[in-house]
Amino acid sequence: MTRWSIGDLAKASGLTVRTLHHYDEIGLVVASERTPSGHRRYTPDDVRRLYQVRSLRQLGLSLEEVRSALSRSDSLRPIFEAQLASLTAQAQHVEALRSRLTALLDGHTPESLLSTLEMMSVHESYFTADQLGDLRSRAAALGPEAVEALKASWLELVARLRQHMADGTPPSDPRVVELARQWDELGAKFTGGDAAVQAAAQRSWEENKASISSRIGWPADDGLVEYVTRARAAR
Amino acid sequence: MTRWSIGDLAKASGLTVRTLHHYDEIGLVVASERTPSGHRRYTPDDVRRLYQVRSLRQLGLSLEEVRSALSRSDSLRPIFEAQLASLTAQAQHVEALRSRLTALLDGHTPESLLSTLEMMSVHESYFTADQLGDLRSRAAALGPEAVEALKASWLELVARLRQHMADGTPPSDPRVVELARQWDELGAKFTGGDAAVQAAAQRSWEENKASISSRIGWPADDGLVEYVTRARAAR
DNA sequence: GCTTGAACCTCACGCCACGGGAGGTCCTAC
DNA sequence: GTAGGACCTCCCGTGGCGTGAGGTTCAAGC
Repeated sequence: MTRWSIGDLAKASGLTVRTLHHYDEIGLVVASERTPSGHRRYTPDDVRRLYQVRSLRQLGLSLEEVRSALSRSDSLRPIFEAQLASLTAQAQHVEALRSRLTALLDGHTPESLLSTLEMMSVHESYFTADQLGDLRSRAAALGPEAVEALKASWLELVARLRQHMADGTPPSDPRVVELARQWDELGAKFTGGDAAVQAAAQRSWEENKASISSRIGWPADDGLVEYVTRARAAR
Repeated sequence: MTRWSIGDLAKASGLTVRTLHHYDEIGLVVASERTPSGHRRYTPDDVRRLYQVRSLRQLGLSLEEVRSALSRSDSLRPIFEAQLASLTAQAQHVEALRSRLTALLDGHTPESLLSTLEMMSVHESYFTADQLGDLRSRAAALGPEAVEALKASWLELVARLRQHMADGTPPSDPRVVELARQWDELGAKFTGGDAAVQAAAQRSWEENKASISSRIGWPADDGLVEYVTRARAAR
């Protein structure tokens, strides 16, 4: 009566038999006794240990962390603090994903989602994470409608420039120069006119200019960038 | 020049060569061409697809979700909404863990952490999640010091009752009856005197009483519970 | 005492998204 | 022609179990 079969213990603890097998296999919660035929018999001490393991698991610790937590029970506090830090990081990560997704869902038609994503992806090759964070918070400050308007302008601008490029229009053509001016203007709006952010973006651009063709991985875009650069120079 | 080697593409995209191998293996991003000797050559279309995949992955989608998102590009919105719901659930889960951990860290000496965790674990066998939520928010309302004081009293009470039980003191003994009265009083304090919460706890207890010995998985505790029950009856 | 069905046992593969290494071939620059 | 880096395929490992397969043992009813 003071020994528990694996099935009864599973029901009592809310875990599965397989889980208890696993804990036994890895030596985390071992049944101290066996019947002559090999069936596991859990003692009250085993059961108590299982409950400790379950508690620690419910705090999100890994099995290895649980093991070390139970091996030196005086050092629970640092383990918990580390776990809390890890959870905080996770929470921030999840929140970042959530805000990205809500921004996308709020401001885009289904058709524009993929192209926007591609743009974002390419941008993340140009800019550092910090700089992107700046840009994003600026976008949040502008509000979804304004950002949506800016993005629409941007897509239109890129489409027109690509067409001129495909048509062989020289970069010095006044129409192209005007589009390049709009490109820079839009860029300024994206950075919110904030000189620091703008300078950071500019600096990132300058520093990476030489290696951009090997980093972007999207040749057509490189052509566009150079095209705009030449048009800007012709101004 | 319009074809990319796997190493160059890895550098450009920030992924590893092994990851690109993996995407190729599972048919997610396949190099459309190969050199005669078998080296992968990625075309601009492949590269664009890779960037789409990377974008969607950065939103937290699984590779399978990415695959289906790219196969029918018009249905991105429902996929994103599902992902947002999943992320919201994750965020709530992480937040719950965080609040548990901070509560533990704020209100406990290292020595009491494990026993408290065991208690929590056992309690979660007695009560439903909702009822525990009630108890927790009540605990939050009381403030950490009051809760700590209550828990300390509780541990002391349990220790004394166990000792009496081990000593063979009959449950009808006035000292045990008094301890049982304190037990009920403490229970009332845990529920904050809120009749509804108290009734819920009581109801949970009554309903599960018959099967508790098989559900708790901790025989010593069962003995204690019955001991208190008998003492309460003797009052 | 016998039967039957539930509970138990030990392998052992599968999941997900790759990491990492072994052992061999290929490409490019000097 | 040779060195060394980049590339190839194959395969095992991760965490925390789920899910069988195929065989043994237990407990209850006859």
